Parts: sequence; C-alpha cells; structure tokens
Amino acid sequence: MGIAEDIKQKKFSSEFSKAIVNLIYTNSWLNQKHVSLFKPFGLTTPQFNILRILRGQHPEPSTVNLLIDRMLDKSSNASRIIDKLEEKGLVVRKQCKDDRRAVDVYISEKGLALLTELDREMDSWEKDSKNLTEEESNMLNQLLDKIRN
Amino acid sequence: MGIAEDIKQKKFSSEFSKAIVNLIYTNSWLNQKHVSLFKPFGLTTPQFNILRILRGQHPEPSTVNLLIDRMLDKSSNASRIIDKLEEKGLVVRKQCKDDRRAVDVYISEKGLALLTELDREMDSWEKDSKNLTEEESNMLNQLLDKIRN
DNA sequence: TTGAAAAGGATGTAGTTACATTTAATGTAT
DNA sequence: ATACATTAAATGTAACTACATCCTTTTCAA
Repeated sequence: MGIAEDIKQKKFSSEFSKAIVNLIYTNSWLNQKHVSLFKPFGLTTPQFNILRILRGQHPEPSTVNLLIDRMLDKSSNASRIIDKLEEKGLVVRKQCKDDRRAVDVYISEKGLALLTELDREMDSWEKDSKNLTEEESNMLNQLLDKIRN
Repeated sequence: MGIAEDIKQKKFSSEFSKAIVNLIYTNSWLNQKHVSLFKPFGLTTPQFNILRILRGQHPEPSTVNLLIDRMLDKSSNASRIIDKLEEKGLVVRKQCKDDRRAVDVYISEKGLALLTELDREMDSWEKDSKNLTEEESNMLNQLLDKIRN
C-alpha cells in the first residue's frame, strides 16, 4: 500500500511534494515501532540515541555539546536527557579536566550492557522488517542525502 | 555531504540501518525547515496538517476521527489541536446531525485564506530546495512505501 | 425497553520539548 | 589585572504530547 492510500490523499502537486509527505509519514511509522521497542527497557528514543553516541565514543567521554551536535533530533534538551540516564545509572557525569565549564559524560557498564541487549532487539527487528536490499538501501541513502543538499 | 559526515558516524552495520538513521535525521532536518516556515504565521506543524486535511474535505466537514485517521503524526492530540485552531478562528466546530457524539469540523474562510498564503510559501520553499527530479522523487516514494511494507 | 458494551470526543495529568534566562568558567582586548 | 564578550551547561516555565479516564450518545442483545 502506497502513501496515497495510507493517508487517503489522491492528488499531490508533484512527486516531490508527495515524497516530502511520505518521508514524514514513514518517519512517524518508524518512530512508533521504535517507541514500542524501547519502552520495555524504560528508554525513550532520545535517551537511546544519546546512549548510542556515548558508546560510539567509549571509552572516551563526550561533552554535552558533542552530544547535542550529533543528536538526530536536535530539538530535545540534552542536559535533561542525561539527567534521566544518570538517574538510571546508565551514564556518569564528571567535570571536564581541561575546561571546567564542560561536563564529560561516560556510558557506564550498565549502560553498555543495556545497549547490548537492545542491539539484539534492533537486529531482530531489522531482520524481520528489512524490506530493502542493500542496493535499494544504498539508493535510499543517496536520495535522502540529496534532499538535504 | 552524506549522513555519515553529518552525524560523524563512520560505520553502520548495514546500508539498511544507515538508511533508517538517515530517514530520522532527514525528517528532523525537514521538520526544522517547516517549523520556521510556519512560525511567522502562528501555526505549528500539526495545526498546519489538520488544516490541510480539512481543506481536502472542504466544503464537506471532517469528524475528529477522520482527522485522527489521516494525521501524519498520529501521536498528537487532535481535540486540542482543533481547540487552538478554533481559538484563532481558522476552523469551526458543529455538532454532527447524524450522530450527536461526533463533531463536524469545518475550515473557515480565514483558514482557507491562511492556507493559500502558506501554499505560496511552501511552493517557493519547494522550488528552492527541490533537489530531486520527478523520477528521483518517484523512486524515493517507492522505496519509502516499501520500507513500510 | 432496558441495560451492557462500544464509539466519538473531551479532559486530567505526568512527562517532554522549546526556548529564554541564569550561572559559572574561559577568552580577549585594553 | 580588569572589564566585557563568549562559551558550556543547567534551569525555569509555558506549551505540547502521551496516555488513561471520563462523559455522552449510540448500538445491540436479551
């Protein structure tokens, strides 16, 4: 079923504007999947993304600014997401040695273990719902990159 | 610049999982554009989407359920978005004749006029940032449809 | 017909996001 | 050194989202 049937809109002014709507709709569809994937683990999507960035840097710390810079969804408030992760013991904050304004954020062992579990979930989800071939995925990546210029 | 440079992540486990990240990132990028497009008109993105659905039905009304069904972002609360639009005089609520539980929502003249203005903005934005050919857009639509199955 | 279940919306409320402001540390020009 | 601007992060607050619950109307079976 294509986007036109999904949202019951027959006409679009162009394929491009249809693609814009399709992008928003597909993202929302995907987000719902992710929310229900993370919920049993007590994580929100932004929390998960911060954890993944931290793991990418591990064992080096990340400053809050670095996290903001790399967050997929720039709109959320990094400090408060880190608060939540810290409450759960998934990350640790330390004052940065070189610049005492900055805060070094580290992922904890517990955080790493949680991500390992989530990797399994994500992998099995992706395996189940991977409807695109590598080639198609590659094409999609190129088109999305092109949209952003 | 591709997604890998944008979010400074060198490795992805597959082209598909890279595409998933790319989709989220591109959607966020797009959303920021839309927010700043709508803001001068005092509209949020969900409000704009509801207005567009109402125009699609015009001069027929839409019930709240129909709006929920067609909203791109299912997560937001239709009743309250309609509250906001009503406060601004962009829509009108009437009790549905056939079923007094249901509410018929109509877009007002003022709402239609606002959308006309916004059409111009959207068109000029799309013209400026339309980096995809019709063919590429069509390909993108197919790939997005395929992701959702 | 009447009483339970279901449907359409509205509303309460906890948690989040958006954005401005604040606090503290650093950089920089005099 | 001193003052002023800038930067990093935290925080206050209003608005919004997510989700459960409620209220009213309709449906439908007994």
